[in-house]
Amino acid sequence: MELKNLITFIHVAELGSFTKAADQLGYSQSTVSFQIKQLEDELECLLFERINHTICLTDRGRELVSYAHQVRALTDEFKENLALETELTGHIHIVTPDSVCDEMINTNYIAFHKKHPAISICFSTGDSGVMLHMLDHNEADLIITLDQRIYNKDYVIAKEERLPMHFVASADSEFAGRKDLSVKDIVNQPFILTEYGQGYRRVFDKELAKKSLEIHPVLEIGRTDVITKMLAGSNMISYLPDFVTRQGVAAGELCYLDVKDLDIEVWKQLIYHKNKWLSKSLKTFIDYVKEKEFS
Amino acid sequence: MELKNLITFIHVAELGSFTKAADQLGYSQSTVSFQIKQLEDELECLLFERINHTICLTDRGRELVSYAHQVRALTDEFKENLALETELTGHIHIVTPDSVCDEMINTNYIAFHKKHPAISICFSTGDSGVMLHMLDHNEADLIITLDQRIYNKDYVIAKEERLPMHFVASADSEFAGRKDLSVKDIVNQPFILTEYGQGYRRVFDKELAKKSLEIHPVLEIGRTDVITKMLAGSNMISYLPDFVTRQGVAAGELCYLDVKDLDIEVWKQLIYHKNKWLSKSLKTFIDYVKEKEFS
DNA sequence: TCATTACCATCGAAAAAATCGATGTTGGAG
DNA sequence: CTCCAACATCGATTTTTTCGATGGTAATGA
Repeated sequence: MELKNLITFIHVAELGSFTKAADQLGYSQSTVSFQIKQLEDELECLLFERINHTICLTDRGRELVSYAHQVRALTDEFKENLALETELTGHIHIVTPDSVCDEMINTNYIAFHKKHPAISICFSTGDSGVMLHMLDHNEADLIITLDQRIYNKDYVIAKEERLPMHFVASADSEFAGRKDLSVKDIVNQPFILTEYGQGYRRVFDKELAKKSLEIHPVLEIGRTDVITKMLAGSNMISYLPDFVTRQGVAAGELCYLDVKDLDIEVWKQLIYHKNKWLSKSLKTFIDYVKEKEFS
Repeated sequence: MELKNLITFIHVAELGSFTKAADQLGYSQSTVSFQIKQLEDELECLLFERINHTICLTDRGRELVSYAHQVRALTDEFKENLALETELTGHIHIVTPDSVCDEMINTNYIAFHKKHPAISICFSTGDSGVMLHMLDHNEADLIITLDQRIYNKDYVIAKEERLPMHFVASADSEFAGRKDLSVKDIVNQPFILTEYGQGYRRVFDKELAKKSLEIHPVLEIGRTDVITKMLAGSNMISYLPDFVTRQGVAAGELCYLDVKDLDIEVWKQLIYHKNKWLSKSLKTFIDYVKEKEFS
């Protein structure tokens, strides 16, 4: 029982004529005859009585009319809903490093939620390896990496920017304000860093290795808010992207160390899989993040 | 958006696999791919995300699942109803001569209605010409004729029987009990007959014409109950089928005249058009009438 | 590391189905 | 009595559906 035949049937029933229905639908009359016959064969009952050259719905036919209308109404309704897509709904799963998650929730998510209350968002955190794996397995809709600049033909980079990285210490650190500091001068200081899995941490270690240096942090923790809190007033040092520390630095509690001989390329990238279906909700969210989160 | 594709879609969505759905449905995997693609093309949206070799419903896909289930439920429901046809419903239009209608309503219809209260029946009356015309134009489902024996390849004679016809008079008529009466002896008596259009009346007139006789009734009326009432105690004569007068004869109010030289073939026939769709209700009614009404 | 398996997409060929136009039939209208 | 309006039917054509083969990719297991 195909929809096409039901539509034809509706027209025939309304017009009371195969010929007229054929005209209206752009079929030939024989096609309409055939389609009705198909329905009759499938349902094993007569839908129209043909006596002389007028047709007349049978009882079964009348039942089918009401049923066919219901089916058509359902179809129309569904297509309309698709076309309208009036309300933005759905679920979005975004995975980011701890620090970015923090920032996003505090500064962006609340406003976004106010604007689109029907979109439910799941934030989770992971290191670059986990995030890329999730992307490959369609377990995440969207990720934000803080890592080397990633390029892969399977991914779409929705937005990217290079993150300035700084050695950060307490404002009253002995290294504060010193010019021409070298990495070697500070590498043995007590360091707090994110754990090794974190993208930029790995890049950092690799770059040091190139200089035959090695670092032994006293604390490794993903929560960069904890790191910045611990830096203030202590003799510890960290190596962090600009945006993480900006607040503390501005308040005069922290300072950037002026280390000239280490320049690491760390990129913040908003990535989704090229096969990802971008629902309107997801598009909206991506646009929002592109505009608000980055800069 | 054809039903076939929706069914396939439901299977794919449930099994989470094109291949498994293909196996279950007896299609090849490429066919399932094609069918889903057809749906996606028609709805202009992606229904499944294909990332690596797993598929995952999109939001639109999820909407379609619920819709597809509704459509399938409707279809199943309709087919089930057809199969069950649990209650006999519908309308039946039967046309008969006045006398038969009278008899049917009094003796049969009430019982039939009690047995099948959901079947609504419309009785109407007409002479043979009108009835046959209605049959040809599908304005009547069923007719009962009292006429010459009708045969026509377009009609189905559900049941027929020859009706004994009698000249009927009051029990105290001067002709009562007389043997070897001839038509000529009574043709000039005051006659009450049904109107000319009635089948057996026309046959009667024709047969008389063959004998060069002519009749001039004093009253013509289709209501045979009126005729029998008027006969009793009067000097009038009528010519009627057996069943119409039986009660009066049995009660001793009327008598049959023993006219030997007129023997008219009048048949009672239950007829429907050969193209008529016999709904279960109509079949039931025909069976009922065949069993109860005749004999 | 390397074959193997399990997926889905795609392509061309084959099979099936839908559609059309022509023709047949019938009853009614002119 | 002829023509017209209707629907059925038939054969041919076009379109659609289906299949099998092939290809790529990722996970699995040896």
